[in-house]
Amino acid sequence: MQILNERSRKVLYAVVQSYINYPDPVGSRVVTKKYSFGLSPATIRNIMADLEEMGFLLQPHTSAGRVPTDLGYRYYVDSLVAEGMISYSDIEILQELYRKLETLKNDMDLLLNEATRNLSMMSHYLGIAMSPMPDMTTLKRINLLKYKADAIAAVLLTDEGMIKNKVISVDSEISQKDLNRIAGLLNAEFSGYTFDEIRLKIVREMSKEKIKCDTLISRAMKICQEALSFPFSGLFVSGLAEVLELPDFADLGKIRELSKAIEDKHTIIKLLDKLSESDGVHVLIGSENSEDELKKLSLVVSPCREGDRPIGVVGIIGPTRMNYAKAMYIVEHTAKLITKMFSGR
Amino acid sequence: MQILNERSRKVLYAVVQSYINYPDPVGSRVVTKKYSFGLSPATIRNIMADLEEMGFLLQPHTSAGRVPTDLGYRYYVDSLVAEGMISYSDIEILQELYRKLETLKNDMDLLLNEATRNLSMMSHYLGIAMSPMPDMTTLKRINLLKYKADAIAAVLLTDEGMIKNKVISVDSEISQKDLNRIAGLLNAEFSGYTFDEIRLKIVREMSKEKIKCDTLISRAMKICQEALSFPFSGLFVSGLAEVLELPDFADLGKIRELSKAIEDKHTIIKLLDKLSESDGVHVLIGSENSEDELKKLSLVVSPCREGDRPIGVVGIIGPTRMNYAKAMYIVEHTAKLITKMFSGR
DNA sequence: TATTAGCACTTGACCATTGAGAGTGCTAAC
DNA sequence: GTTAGCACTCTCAATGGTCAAGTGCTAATA
Repeated sequence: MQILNERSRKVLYAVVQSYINYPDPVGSRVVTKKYSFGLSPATIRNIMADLEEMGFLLQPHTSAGRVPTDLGYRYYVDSLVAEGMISYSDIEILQELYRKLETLKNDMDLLLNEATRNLSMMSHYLGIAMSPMPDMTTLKRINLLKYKADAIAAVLLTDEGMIKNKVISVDSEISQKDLNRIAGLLNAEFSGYTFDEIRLKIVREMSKEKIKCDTLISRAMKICQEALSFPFSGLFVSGLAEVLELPDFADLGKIRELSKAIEDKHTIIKLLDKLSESDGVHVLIGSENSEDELKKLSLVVSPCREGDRPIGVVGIIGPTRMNYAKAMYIVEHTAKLITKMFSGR
Repeated sequence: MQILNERSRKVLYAVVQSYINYPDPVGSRVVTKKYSFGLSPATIRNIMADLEEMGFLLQPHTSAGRVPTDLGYRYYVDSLVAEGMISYSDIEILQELYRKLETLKNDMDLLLNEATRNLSMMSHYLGIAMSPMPDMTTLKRINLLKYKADAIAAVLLTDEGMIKNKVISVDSEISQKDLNRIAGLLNAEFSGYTFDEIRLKIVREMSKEKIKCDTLISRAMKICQEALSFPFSGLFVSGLAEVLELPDFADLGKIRELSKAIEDKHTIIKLLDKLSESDGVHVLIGSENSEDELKKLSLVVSPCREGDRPIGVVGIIGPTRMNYAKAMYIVEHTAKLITKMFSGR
């Protein structure tokens, strides 16, 4: 963090806070008026000119006030964290909102989906959540059920509290008894491994099996491989209508960018996946995001973990002009509540 | 359908088609130029004035051309149907796009979800799809799996090709053997009934059981009741980014309306549910929709059925200025392909 | 030396005016 | 019944002028 003297820092805060509250460039007058420094506008102007030179502020045009740059927000957010300034009194509301989630505690997907709704309602930004990716999802048990003559249903239960199912077509009918035997085999072999690990093991087994050619085992492998091939799109987003009310998304271009960002979920998934193994609340501001789609947005994100196993990621997407303190507070507590709910089941 | 003479009808078509291609009010000059009538603009003007009087056209302002009213679109669409004018040559593209869906044919939810993506890609409007509602979903089989000491997983297989699962918390541990017995009981009792019917039967059983107090049966009923209580949100929507490129959604207000319409899925679900028992392609134009959120949008929708059992609804949502012929074509064939895929499994 | 008052300057927002262009309805002629 | 001609209406884009906000700079001040 770059070193700023007390006075400069206070001015920077004032600008950021004022701009967060009201989306107009901040002039030297309002700084002196709303945030009582013992200084005249002229002095503030000098300080602001310095801050601009250092890259914390910028002027949209000569005769406008100043606006924080991404770097400015970053400084502000870092200070919030360093000084423990995040504190809100509406923890009760938050808990109230999550009380109803209790009934969903055993189904991670439903839980996360509902969480996004709460996140967006409370923050007025986009709520997002993601269940763990295949490399972080460990199989608890696989069950195979006869569905129709030429199809079986595979039901995968995971340690992270998810149920995934997949219908698999088969050429010849298999009895439920055989299915149970196959499932037993698979459980003995794969239970406790992540989906990705299992895929790898299957590939290895398969090449071995080609030689031995045991029909039951190779059949089991094929079925399991298919069972794991469902599209893994565990990303939940909600609150678009909410976000469109913000003045930050008053123009069409920004809305388009946003809707693209949330429609090809790929970018966000990649990003959240990276963070799922970390700890605590992360704040990614505008250009700090490497993906183009997100360069004009900010993310506040926190993983939910049980011990060292990630069980999901929750967060908020909003404009860079975001109420970071509030967003961080909401995300942090949402993550904590989900974690608690999940481990205290 | 109101009676128009040949000439008036042709003018109406010209206006609608021109406006669909290019979103500017259509003047008398363009009608004579692009659509070669043997008439002068003056004559066309007279005809257009008549059409306006009849409610098929309107002028945004005195010196602008004419724009179709919802009634105008309606007349146009009805004529398309009556005259079998819907024909496109890109059926191969459509089939190509759906070939990859073959692998999903056994999982209705995945299939419909993927279908919405195709629908929106092809039409450049919003693709929508809905799986059958609980009153139209018949239970094929229920399976109960032990998940954890205090939780079991219920897996419901339906005749419509859906798998639904629900984790159910229980106070005392139940062995898999008991679960199998319970599942057997439930299957014997409820297989072949719709979810709604089952709910009703349970309520009746429960009141009976209170007297007899057979623990196994009452336990089974409770479990089944919980199993059926998952949130039934079988609505899939995609293509928002696509739709925002249209000039029809150039202003913020319309975007807000649209995003509200698709975010509280309730309205659309209700509408589609009504149509799921009908047949063929339906076109709902703007104000024909009773729900406010949809009054400025048009829907082109078709149910997918196997015999007399609805297996889903697919469709397109777009502006009233929609290419109805193309939309109807796409929706019709998508519905047919899904139906075929499903029955020819 | 740090701060401040004063002032000239820049710029976007707002508003009224204007002219061009598109399209109309009406009337009279064909 | 159709059309040419014309006056009329309305939108849109461009223009220019004023206003208020906010700046940077300079000189005065504590």
